[in-house]
Amino acid sequence: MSDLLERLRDRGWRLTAQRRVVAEVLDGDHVHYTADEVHARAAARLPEIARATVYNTLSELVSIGEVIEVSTDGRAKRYDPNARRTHQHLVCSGCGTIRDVHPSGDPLAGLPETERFGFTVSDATITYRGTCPQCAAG
Amino acid sequence: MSDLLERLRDRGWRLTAQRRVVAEVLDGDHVHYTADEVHARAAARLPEIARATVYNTLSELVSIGEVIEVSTDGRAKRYDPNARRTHQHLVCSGCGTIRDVHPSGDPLAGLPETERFGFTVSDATITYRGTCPQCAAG
DNA sequence: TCTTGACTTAGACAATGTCCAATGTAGGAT
DNA sequence: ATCCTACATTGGACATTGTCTAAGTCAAGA
Repeated sequence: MSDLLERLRDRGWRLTAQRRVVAEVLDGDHVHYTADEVHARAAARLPEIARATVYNTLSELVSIGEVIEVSTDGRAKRYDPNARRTHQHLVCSGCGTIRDVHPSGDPLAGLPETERFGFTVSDATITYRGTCPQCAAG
Repeated sequence: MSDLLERLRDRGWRLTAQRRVVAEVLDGDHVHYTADEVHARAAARLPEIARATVYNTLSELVSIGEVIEVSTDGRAKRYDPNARRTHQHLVCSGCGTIRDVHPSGDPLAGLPETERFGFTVSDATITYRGTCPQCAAG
């Protein structure tokens, strides 16, 4: 059993076949699937799995912090299982490819006190955009 | 006539009543309306304006760089007319309020060469999240 | 093995956005 | 001032993404 499934069980989750396949689809560090893509891949192993179950499971994984929701394009949200090390995203404007990146320094440091308007700022999400080598070549 | 309408005319835009009211709704620095909110406000002045026209006009304003599309919550996109000075956004996790903020330094500087994977990186969008004074007090 | 509350399902519904054919009109041409 | 016509608008169908619910199913503890 993967670490993820084990952590889920530790949290008191019932380990159903549906949750297993969703977790298996997300297992790996470099996927950024939409809910529909997760559903398609899950359905390849468990054909009767419902869309709602995939949405439910993804939401639960997000709420317990095992998966991060990423919306880089204002379209479908993507689900990033690499939640254990904080990171940001680099997106190709051409093909939409998403890479995890690790900027140096604390992103919050760039926001001066005078620009905080009394907010308690706890987090910064950065999306870098550019052109990937393949799109630059093509 | 506002500067914005003048710039649009310079670009060869036909200045229809619909485009005028959309531009007027967006005129001002601190609005971050959704397309539906823009439509509602435009319809207050020009009741027969169609949703599609608002979407069209907003898309055109975005494509010529007069307005920036912001999606901070994975739900409806918001339209930010303050496109002339680059800025980032600070969002309250409680009430969703959005403020324009101006971080110090070049956001791209935080991404080391080794984290660029051969991309030509041209832009960084930062969303700071926190709690606004009102939500902290309540 | 039984029971039970949590999970899953199918499909209706909601929110947001896009597309198209028919109609209207801004602004240049006359 | 009027006419033309290419461009803009309209209304509504459709698409995409996500949420909700009632009824059935099942994992796991007793």
